Amino acid sequence: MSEKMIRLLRILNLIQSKPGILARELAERCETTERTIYRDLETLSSIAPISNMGHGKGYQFIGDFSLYPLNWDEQEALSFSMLPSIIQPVKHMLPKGFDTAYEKVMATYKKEKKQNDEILKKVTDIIQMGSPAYRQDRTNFMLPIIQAILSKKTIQTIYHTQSRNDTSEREIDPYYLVPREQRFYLVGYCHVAKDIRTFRISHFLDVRMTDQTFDMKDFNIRHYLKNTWSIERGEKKIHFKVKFSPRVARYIKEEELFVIPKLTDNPDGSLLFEVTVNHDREFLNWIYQYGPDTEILEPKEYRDKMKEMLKKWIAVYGRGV
DNA sequence: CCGCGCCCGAGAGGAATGTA
DNA sequence: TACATTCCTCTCGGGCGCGG
Repeated sequence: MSEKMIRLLRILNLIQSKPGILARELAERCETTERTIYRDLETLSSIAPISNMGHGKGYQFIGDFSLYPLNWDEQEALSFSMLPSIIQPVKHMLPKGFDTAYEKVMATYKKEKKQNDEILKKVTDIIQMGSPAYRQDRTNFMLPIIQAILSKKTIQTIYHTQSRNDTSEREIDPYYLVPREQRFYLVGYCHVAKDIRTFRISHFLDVRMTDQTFDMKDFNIRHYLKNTWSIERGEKKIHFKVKFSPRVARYIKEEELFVIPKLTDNPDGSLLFEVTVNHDREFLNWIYQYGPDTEILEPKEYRDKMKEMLKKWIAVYGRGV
């Protein structure tokens, strides 16, 4: 059984590394007969698109299938890499070809991984981010962050916390990249805070991937960002009722929002906009840009705040230059 | 030369059965 | 119940022949 498994793996590997390989050569490399190879190819044909190229041109995969047998996720790669140490005690019982077959599979895996890394590097080069005005260097930490997210590895970082003007080292399990307002944010588990936190990518001063693998457990990004207007999260549940004038109603409907509002058209063409958010600031900033074309109906508390703010605003312009 | 289907026999290993 | 024997099944190897 295991001998056959090894041979099948080896055939896949051989066809992958040498498309157009002949049955005779497959038989030699697997130390078996052509007849057995034909039988194995029959078995493989049910799970892999192998085709022969006609008289004398051997076997190869159809299309881009070549990646299929090794397209491992991190867990699979890890378990396979652990295989030699597990089977060490019974090693003498294994057939002769095992070591070379294993090495070839591992070599192919590493080659694929390298190719993936190169593609990833190109992708992160494509994502052009802005950088803070005060910083001259444009070090882009997208690559190590995306790599770490994909391979589920903890990152060792130096992060600048704007609100406390504090720079600290912290280990983070990176979960998701969240684009907001022309910026990227990283949502992940912070080992210092021992909780889920949101980090602004441009505030990282250093990011290094470690060898430590993490588990996301039952974290749900949709649930995490529920009722969050943009990125700033709060514990409150504020239900806003806002009216937009007929002039801007059309634009409001086209806004790409992260929180789904309830929209009601009024007979006069104005729009009633209802939404529940867990933090007020970002939502209010969004409202402000529409000036007199918007009116906060509820909660009354925010209606009053708005009134106070406008008084101050008028006061600024009322005293002359 | 090469691919491949068909057939048969050898050998291994497991299941079923027999025996003390 | 424990062990021995027989039977069955599966896999592999090899020969043969057809067809490209």
